[in-house]
Amino acid sequence: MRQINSDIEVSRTDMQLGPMTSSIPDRTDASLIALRRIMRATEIYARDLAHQAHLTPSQLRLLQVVADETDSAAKPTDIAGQMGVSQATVTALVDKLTARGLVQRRPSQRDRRQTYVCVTETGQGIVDNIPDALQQRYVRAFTALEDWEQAQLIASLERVAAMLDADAIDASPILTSGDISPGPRTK
Amino acid sequence: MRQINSDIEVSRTDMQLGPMTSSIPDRTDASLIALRRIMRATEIYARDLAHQAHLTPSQLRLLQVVADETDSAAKPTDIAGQMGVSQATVTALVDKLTARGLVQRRPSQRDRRQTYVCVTETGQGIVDNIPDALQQRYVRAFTALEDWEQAQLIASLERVAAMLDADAIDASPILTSGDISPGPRTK
DNA sequence: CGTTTTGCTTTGGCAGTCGAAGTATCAAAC
DNA sequence: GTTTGATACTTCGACTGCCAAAGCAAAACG
Repeated sequence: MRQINSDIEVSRTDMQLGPMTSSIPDRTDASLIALRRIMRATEIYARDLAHQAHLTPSQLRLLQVVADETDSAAKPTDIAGQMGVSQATVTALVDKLTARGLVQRRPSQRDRRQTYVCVTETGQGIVDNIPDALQQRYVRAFTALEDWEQAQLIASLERVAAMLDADAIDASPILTSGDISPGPRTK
Repeated sequence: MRQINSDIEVSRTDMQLGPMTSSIPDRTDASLIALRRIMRATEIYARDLAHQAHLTPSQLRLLQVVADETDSAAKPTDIAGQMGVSQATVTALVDKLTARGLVQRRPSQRDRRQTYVCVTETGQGIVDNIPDALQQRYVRAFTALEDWEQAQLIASLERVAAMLDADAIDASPILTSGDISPGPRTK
């Protein structure tokens, strides 16, 4: 056994966030653990998948985001919003995908400041053939569920999603009041 | 700017389902959409959170993974496994965290090839003060649910998690409750 | 012993990411 | 019509993330 001399105790006292939480019940814990497993499994799987398409995860994601739009075209700003990254990042990604002929820039007529990123046929071909990261493993299991289970699952997932989204819009969670200083910065 | 539109990829319909779109029922689709929303919201939020601590997402994650171990210490190999990255990457991350005094390398006595990565007091302080990415926003909503809803939610989530990590992915990373009590840990 | 295996670090290289500065365009006020 | 200020995007520079492969010890095996 490893007995590193670490007397640091992870004292698991209660969480005190806000007025309402005195302790996190096991149930919350359980659901969070499940959520994490979901995200972790998916994340790792997504990496593999992108790799199989000879793309990076971000590139594939951008491709999917754009392909998902009604005309397989989207403005960089929107893409950035959807992906949760900056415009600069989108530019870089689009550059790379363009170099591979998977997407294409097309200037807007209405507003010439704008550019549309469009998926090319080649790009669309990839998107069509790469199963969605979640899908491959998920669909199989999901379809095997009883009818009522499926319905319940959806309801629950949407509920969770709503919980998270709602806060995301508000986005000024507790911690914003101050930074947490990590000690000496060695940049 | 952190605008998370509620219309998140709801417009999606047929794409990315590959050649056999028709075989996938709407329900599967609906649940996948919800799952994506969950992951997206969480991912983005986690970035912000790490940023507030002047850390990168990966660095924070490593810190949390290690702090979560029984002795707040872990071997690089295990960390890599938990995080789904290579050993080399772990080395790099540990280097950076070490430079900031948040973790510490400590050679093992029994096997001198091994090194333990230990969270320092400073590091522990950060972990304690960073509410878990999910937790903060999630707990609030979750605790407000009816009893039966909570139970159902857990069942569903665990079911999904089970669907996804068919691989023996270790499941209980981070999540031991956040603990906003700051008190300096005395060794 | 020597050989292989194991655990970690180093190296080299590419991709992702952002902030800040730059460019072009539109839009509204003058 | 010109000025002024926003908007949409790109460029630039600097960092981090990540990995494969090579390197280095120490341990385990024979």
